[in-house]
Amino acid sequence: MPTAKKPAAKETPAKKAPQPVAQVRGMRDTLPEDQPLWDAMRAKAKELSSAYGFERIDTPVLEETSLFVRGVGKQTDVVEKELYNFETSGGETVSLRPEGTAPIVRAYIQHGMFNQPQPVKLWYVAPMFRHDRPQHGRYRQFQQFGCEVLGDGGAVIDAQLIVIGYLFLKELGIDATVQINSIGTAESRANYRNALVSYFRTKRNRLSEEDKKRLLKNPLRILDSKDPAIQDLKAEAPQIVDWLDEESKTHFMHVLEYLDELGVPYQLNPYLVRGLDYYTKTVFEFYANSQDQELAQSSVGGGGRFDGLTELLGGRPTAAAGFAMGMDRVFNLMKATRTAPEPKQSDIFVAHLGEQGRKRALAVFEELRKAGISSGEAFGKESIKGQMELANRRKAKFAVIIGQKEVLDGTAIIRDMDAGTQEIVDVRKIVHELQKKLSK
RNA sequence: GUGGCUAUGGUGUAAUGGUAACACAGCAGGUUGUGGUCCUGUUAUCGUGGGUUCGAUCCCCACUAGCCACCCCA
Repeated sequence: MPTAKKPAAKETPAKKAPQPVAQVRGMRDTLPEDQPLWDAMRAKAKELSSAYGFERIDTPVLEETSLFVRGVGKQTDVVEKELYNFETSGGETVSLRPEGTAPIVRAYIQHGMFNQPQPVKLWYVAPMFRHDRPQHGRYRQFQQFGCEVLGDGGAVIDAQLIVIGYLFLKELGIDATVQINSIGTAESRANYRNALVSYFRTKRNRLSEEDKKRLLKNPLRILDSKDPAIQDLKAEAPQIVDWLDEESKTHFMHVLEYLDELGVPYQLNPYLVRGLDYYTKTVFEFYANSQDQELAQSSVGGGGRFDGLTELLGGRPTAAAGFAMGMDRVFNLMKATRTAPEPKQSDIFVAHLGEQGRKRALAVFEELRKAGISSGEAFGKESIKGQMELANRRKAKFAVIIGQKEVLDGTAIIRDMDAGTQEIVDVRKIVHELQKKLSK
């Protein structure tokens, strides 16, 4: 037994360190060094959504499981295999929300927002949860920035939502492409689906196991198949455009016209279908044009129209559309392309010596803060050397040093860290002196 | 969820069947009130558990985690 021999070889009796508590799989911490990028994303989200007349909404992390089963769709992967759902001790069946749209529609219905001037435009930045297998850019808890417009069926809305998403990425320095498609109304889609199934049924022997499963479960997804053996089949398959009802068709045309007008580059992708059941008519996704192959692969955001969702969840029929951006993916892109900004530094460092000095320095620090001068300190430290080291590392321009002697004299030392010179000033004039020096 | 690759200090890496080297970061010092250079010391039971072996960080298995592809999606 190696474990029995090791302690003997080691003279010192090993104290068994407890195993560190591990992080839950698929979760991630946002460390201080990454906060500036997150701040930038949140600020951009807020700026754009309020510029386009959206108001912020926050909904709970926990919802009745049935909200997602009914809203997102029982058959979807998101609900069927990725939902964090559990029973509470009170016997409720609840889920950590896997997406933001259904909860917002729930809130819209619950709070009678259909009585407000329509449309109601709402935005959020909030964590979502999906029990998927984690990978780079795919986490079990992830942040989404989303915008939803309820109570307006116009094509302008679709276009405007796409613009917001596009600008969000662009203004954060990410070059993105919009892929767009229309999947029509529930009826026209059902018809198309039938046509597609009967088409692929005749070629069933050429389909992979994966695609056979899709044929039964989610035939539209076959169009998304990467199987090279059936690319020719895909090309000859019925196209969804040919099955769109007139209204969906003209709606889609309008959306494209508006996008042209707004100068948003887009690619028509007849194979684009989305995995959530509630989508109707316009669907779109944002892809980053990254040189980095891996980062370019997955979409960073997506959305579309969901005219039937409100009714599905027990509200009155309400046309609606929205999109969601995957903040974590945007973050990864930004981090890969940008050099992290230097952490914010304060210009002043307040150093103390001895107990008397510490007391006075504490007071000076407060005085500076009230005067709007943010300064660094290390009141927990004893040695002046360590404090000066810190002041230097934080690139402080000036150090204020207060020791026993200064307390007795009613003075303070101001040291110019770059020049290495220092002068003694009246402690009562310290704020004034520093302001004078900093403004130079 | 399926398949594959990987796993050494805080970070990035190295070497090896006989218990680990380097860089950076960290901490403590280099004569009790002062920084940036320099010097010294210090920081790893080599992801977890088991097996093979006289002996494993190094070989084998399982687990876990990360990554990659698929699935899916943001």
